Amino acid sequence: MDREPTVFESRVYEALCRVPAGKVVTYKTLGHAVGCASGQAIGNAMRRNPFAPEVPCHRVIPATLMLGGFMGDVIGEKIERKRKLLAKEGVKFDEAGKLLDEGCLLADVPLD
DNA sequence: CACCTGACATAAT
DNA sequence: AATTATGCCAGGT
Repeated sequence: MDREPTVFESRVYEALCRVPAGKVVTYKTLGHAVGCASGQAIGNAMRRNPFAPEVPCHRVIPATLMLGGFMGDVIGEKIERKRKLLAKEGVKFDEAGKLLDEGCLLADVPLD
């Protein structure tokens, strides 16, 4: 189902683009950056459309520091790809899908 | 316009 | 510590 991003989504993507490679943020942090108190809405925005690496949605993980989801799935090959992508950027996860280097986690989304 | 869904978070059991 | 319930927020039907 193709549709263009809504204003809210665009806002989220914009904030997301401020996350440098090799770093990750939680849905909550990202939500805080866009003034949204619900990570669920953020997750929705991610899940909707622009998944693929065009927007670094793979740099967003739940507060549990697990892999979370990717490309509309919470488990599967997509997630494996996400893990590899992040590993390539310097963010390593263990087999349980848990973030190893918490130093890669941004406490806040930097401004431009 | 009302109800349901969802890649979340937090509190309570 | 694990599971369940409640709160959040925007999108879809």
